[in-house]
Amino acid sequence: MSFRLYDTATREIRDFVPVRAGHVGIYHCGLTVQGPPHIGHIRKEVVFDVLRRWFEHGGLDVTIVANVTDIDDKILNKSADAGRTWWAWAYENERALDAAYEILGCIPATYQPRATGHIPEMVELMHELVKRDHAYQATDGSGDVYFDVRSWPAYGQLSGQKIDEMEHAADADPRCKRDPRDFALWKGHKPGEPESASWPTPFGRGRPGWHLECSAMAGKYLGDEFDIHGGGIDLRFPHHENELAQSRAAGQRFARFWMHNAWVTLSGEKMSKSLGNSLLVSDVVRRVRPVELRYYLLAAHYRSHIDFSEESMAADAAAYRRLEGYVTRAAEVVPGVAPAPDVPRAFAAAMDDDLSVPQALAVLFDAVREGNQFLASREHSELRTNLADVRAMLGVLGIDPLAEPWVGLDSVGSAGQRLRQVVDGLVGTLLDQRKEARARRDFATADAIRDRLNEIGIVVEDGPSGTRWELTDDSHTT
RNA sequence: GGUGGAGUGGCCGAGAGGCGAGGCAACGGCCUGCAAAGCCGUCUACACGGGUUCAAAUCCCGUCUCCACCUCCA
Repeated sequence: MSFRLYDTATREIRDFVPVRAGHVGIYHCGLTVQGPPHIGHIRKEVVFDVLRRWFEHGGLDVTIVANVTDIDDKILNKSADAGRTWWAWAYENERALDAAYEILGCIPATYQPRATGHIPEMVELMHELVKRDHAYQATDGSGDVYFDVRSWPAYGQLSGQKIDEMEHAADADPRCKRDPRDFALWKGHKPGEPESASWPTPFGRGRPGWHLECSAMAGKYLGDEFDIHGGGIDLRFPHHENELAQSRAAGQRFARFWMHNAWVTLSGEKMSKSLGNSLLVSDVVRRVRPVELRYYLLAAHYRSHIDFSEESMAADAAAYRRLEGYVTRAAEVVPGVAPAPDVPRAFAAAMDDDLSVPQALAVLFDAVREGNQFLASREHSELRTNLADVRAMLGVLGIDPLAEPWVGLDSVGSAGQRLRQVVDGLVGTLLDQRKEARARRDFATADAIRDRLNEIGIVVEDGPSGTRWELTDDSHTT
């Protein structure tokens, strides 16, 4: 079965056939770096990271371009409110975004271009659109350049809307637009705005409108036609609609598939500034481990919204610990088992079906139950095969506890490793004493040792292969 | 006004005409000196009202509730 993907533009699941055999070009809208990312922003990264891993697992060569929009109205306003320069503000938030990608185990994009670095490409695109009579310069001397939606009959094709049925924007300043729905390709420099936030062009000094940068950068790096264009569902209109219109109107074929992930909501409602601040990635990863947050964000289908709650996140964290517990214990019994080169057929079928991660997880959990049975019955040969399969599946989802970046997180660096060895020695000494106590059936002493270790954050388990210990998870439970 | 999405067991969350997803929690059992972990089992649900069908959570008609987008948004 080949990969099938839901296309927002056609509202159907279609067979995915790459433009160039063996290669996949993906563009997804990174972020307007107006503030630090919350878990809604980062869900998109996790979704596209899983998509990328699945393509790569299938042997495809993936190019991912994820832009950073580092100049826009909000950046200018927010930085001004904070008494900072817009560029320092944008860059600080860009680094916060990168930190969030990294902490959640997302493989970096192939390239992450900035809007401000692609002004000449945007000017070129504007020239093309003006030449083809799909864009015009404002006649009021403002320096604005608008896209003429009436000149493009297909306008509205992505979001399924007709121009005449759209509500007129209540706050839209018609300025010199021919139609109120015309959108700005370029915004002329206004008095009071920082001079540094404007660039010289044949149309006058100014800065990019919101949509132009993505068309310019997608075209530059992925070519005239590429495979998948993605982002959050809210971008469907106006951002992606406008991108599609301006790129096609300029003569490009543009994206074949449009892939949009659903929201993370809070009490059923979209996260807004007032609600979202408590859910910054940097805060949430103090309440659950980053890998658990990643699991929570990927466990639901990407087109279903996740209604955030501490309870559901804690439940998913517990589910992940079940997976992790099996892999950890199995790897202690049969060390050195690498992930299998292929995933079980049922898992692959689920992933191929529009990235049906929930169904893939069901396959994974079934395998883990089976693995636990092998562990109990000490069927080591079967256990090895099972562990290899489970690790392969976890790897596709980016949550294999034995793979980077999750492996050995509690003993990072040589000092950390040494410390781990020392602790292991100390705990081992106590466990030896406990073993002796148990041998002479002095359970009071044995239990006292176990209780003491528990108090300092170490859980002791007696299993068929002897006694093992690990750190408890209480540092982040709510 | 236009466009799109949702309502599933205590909770989360798949599925989309028949063969009971999965997870979390709870309860019972097994294992264990006791635990922990694990295994086995139990709890059998699809907003409401009609209809089609041998068979409907799934299809059709109607109703209710909720959410999102309509040029600021992942």
